[in-house]
Amino acid sequence: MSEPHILIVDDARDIREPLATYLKSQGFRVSLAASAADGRAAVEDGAVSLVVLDVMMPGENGLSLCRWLTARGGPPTILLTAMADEADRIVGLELGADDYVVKPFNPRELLARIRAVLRRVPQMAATQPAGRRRFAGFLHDADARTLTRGGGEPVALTSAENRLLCVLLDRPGQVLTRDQLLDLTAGREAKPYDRAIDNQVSRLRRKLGEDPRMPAIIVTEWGGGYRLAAEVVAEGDT
Amino acid sequence: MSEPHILIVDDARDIREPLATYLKSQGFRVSLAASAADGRAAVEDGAVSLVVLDVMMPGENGLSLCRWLTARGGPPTILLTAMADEADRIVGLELGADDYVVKPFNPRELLARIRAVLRRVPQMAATQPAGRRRFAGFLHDADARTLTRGGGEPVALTSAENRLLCVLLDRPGQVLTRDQLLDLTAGREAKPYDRAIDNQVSRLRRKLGEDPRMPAIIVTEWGGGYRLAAEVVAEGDT
DNA sequence: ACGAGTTTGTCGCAATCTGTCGCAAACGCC
DNA sequence: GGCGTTTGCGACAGATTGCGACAAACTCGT
Repeated sequence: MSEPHILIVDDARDIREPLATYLKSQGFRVSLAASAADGRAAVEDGAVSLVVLDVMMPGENGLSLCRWLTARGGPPTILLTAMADEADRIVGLELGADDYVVKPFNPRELLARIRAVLRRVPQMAATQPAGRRRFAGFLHDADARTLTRGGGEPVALTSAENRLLCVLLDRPGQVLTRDQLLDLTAGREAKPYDRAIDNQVSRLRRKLGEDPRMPAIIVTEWGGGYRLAAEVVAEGDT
Repeated sequence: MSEPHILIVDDARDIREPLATYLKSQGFRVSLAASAADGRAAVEDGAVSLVVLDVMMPGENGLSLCRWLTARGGPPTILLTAMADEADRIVGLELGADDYVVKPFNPRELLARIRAVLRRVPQMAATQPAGRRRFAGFLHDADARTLTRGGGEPVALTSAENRLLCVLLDRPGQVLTRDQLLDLTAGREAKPYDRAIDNQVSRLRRKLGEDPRMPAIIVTEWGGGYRLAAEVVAEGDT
């Protein structure tokens, strides 16, 4: 379908550009950003599979962007740095980085590490953020916020329902905790006894026409969270 | 939820044992193996979350075990080696290793890398083998968590029942002790007088419509554990 | 700005899930 | 058969979830 999309965030053009050329030659799609802020924007635009991130940059620190990515459950991160200090490596990894490569680096090693990380990441984690997708006999249009049964009449979704469904469709089969869902759909932390997600799930299930006895599309993992149990395929224009 | 289970495969006791002690002190469950063959056996027993694997060992090579793990979709691997050669690192990573640490290593860095890898492989073991399988006249859908008798109406399984059934279906004919089942389904150790598994089996048997006098699908091995006595065939999509 | 209609979060109770306990039944051994 | 051990499973309790009802927040037309 599509090659993985790598975002390189580094203020030094003489690192950024040769690396981009090399990765493109290896079949990746590559985007560039010269600052943490640009990198953040690029990630929010969507469809980034992995971020290669320089730690030392003027302005916002690379580590802080890394932490932000981790907290959001965003794409995986490989940190890049001139510092060989072991303590820095450990801090980086503990912050949520998936790997840590020291400059100067052999591009082939970085490539191998990129592949190793991507191999382990549920590939759907960073696909298209929107569009039309088909699942379990439904067609979901994220832009129009509608849900159409195989046959006919479209059902309107509220914006919260639409966000929840998008998040689930982005990660089919993956169990998401209430905390993650809250963060991803509303961008907020859970209060004590927060049942907002349970309700959204309940409402969405109803619109999906689920059997309350036996939900087959949005499945509850007891003590864990929720999971989408359906195959999802992106839909082109019709 | 449950501590991850690390398997250390290294022929050198003076590496293996201090490392095991350290990882245990950090809250992991740890198993040891002194050869690739032992390591393979330990993985097949199940419930290993991650393998730390020495490359240089007498007898079977660590790389060959690594390749076997990858091919099998087994747990992630971190290679450990005395060789600092970049080419070796790249080969290791391309073989399917998730990370590569050079001896002598700082245990804290290895720990951070273990955590980094585990972070990206959440409940892979629990959710991985999903799909539909047919056995003893039933069709089990691990994703939707349903059980359908040859003819008709599907029965809903709970999370725990589904996990137990998946574990049994993964190993038809093999006797699994309560300890193994607990580990594989709940990722925890048995307490004294722990009868949780007996109960799950009992509940699952009821949903399978077993004759209490003489269970024919999930068989009790007296003094041993339980065993699935049925042929299992994977089911394609229909 | 105001008010009607929608959407979304909070509360509370009923239902469900899962581990623990206890006792009777089943088993292996002498 | 007697006896200690192991297993089956009903009953129970604590935790978790489903969801109806209500209220707060928001949307929009006027």
